[in-house]
Amino acid sequence: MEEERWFNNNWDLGAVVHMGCRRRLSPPRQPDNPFAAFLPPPPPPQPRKEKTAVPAPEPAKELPEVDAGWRFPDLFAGAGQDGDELLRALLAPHLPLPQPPLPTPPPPPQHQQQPVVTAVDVQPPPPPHQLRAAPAPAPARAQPSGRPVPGGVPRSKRRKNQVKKVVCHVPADGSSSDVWAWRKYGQKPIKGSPYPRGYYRCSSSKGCAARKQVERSRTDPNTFILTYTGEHNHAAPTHRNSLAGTTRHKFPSSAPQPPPPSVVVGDAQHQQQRSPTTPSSTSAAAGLSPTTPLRTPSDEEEEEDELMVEDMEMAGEDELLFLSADGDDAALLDQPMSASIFDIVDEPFLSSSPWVSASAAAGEPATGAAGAGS
DNA sequence: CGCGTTTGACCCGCGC
DNA sequence: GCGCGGGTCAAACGCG
Repeated sequence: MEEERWFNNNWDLGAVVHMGCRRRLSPPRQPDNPFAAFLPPPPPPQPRKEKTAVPAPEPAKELPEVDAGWRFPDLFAGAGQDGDELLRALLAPHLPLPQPPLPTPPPPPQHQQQPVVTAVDVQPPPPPHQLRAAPAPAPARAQPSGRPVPGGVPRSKRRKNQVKKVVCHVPADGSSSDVWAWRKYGQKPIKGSPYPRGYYRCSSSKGCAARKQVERSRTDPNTFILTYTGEHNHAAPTHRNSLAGTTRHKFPSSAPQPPPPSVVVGDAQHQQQRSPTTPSSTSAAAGLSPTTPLRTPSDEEEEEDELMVEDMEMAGEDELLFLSADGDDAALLDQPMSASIFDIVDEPFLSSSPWVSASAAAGEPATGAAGAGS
């Protein structure tokens, strides 16, 4: 029941939306914790495996502190793969990178805490430039129906497989938030997953093709899987668009404690991670669909993937995995990225981020970030 | 008044 | 070629 409610409410994906793939080790802002809302009271039945994708939001150029801390791209800096570019593009169109290599200390204790980011690109070999500069000019791609698509690429031509995606697993603690403003444009129940998936679009700029998908991990209800696709064709917003409309803030927050954030890197389609996170209402809603499917064979497969990821994480602490379009061979980058980066970002971000405080903090799932509507 | 959320329907891609 | 599932659009509604 409650779950249904969440579901209806958007299951707090909004909160997640705000979050980027960042992991927050710092003390959770309980009061303000956006995830608090997510953290649903009733934990989902059983975690299933899911795939998460979380791209990293990028820092706004103007956002000094907050964004400055946030540097997804760095994570990939070492990677130099398609995913890298993608991430960059997605995350920070204008990132002031290059940034100094973060000295990533070895936080070995829990792999779970580290957000996993997976850059999945499914594109043959698109010129890197493309990724980056998302042609803002073509803000909208013509869709089949003649509607412009933000991505610039007509849906018809768009191959699902060939879309670059960045997948991140984020704890529901709400530690992660990004500078971008997202508007929810749709939500759909996903087969095999008890949780619905929310679709968000960057509302910072009208032509922005950046999109985000927020989904609760089947395996870890406490974890949200963020999938970023498209690139921002504009600088990070200094302020979130507006709180107007936001509404839906209502989550009893029982936010548990900040679970260790974990990020999974991998294919957007196969990624899964498990980390204890508490999804806020968003997740709750999302997650619990009335009909919670039992584990199906496919789920099992997914799980396997997850496990693999986990292994990687554990073994390599924080490693960024870039999957090739085929996804078969993922290049494992040894990058300490995750931990440090996320940490860095998190703290400042949360503290300073106006958006966070405004929406997320409020426990608003939907506010700018979450909602991406149509 | 503006923006974001919600919900249903439509369209397309992919697999069989 | 058909069906399933996913992704997006659009209208209506609500809130700041």
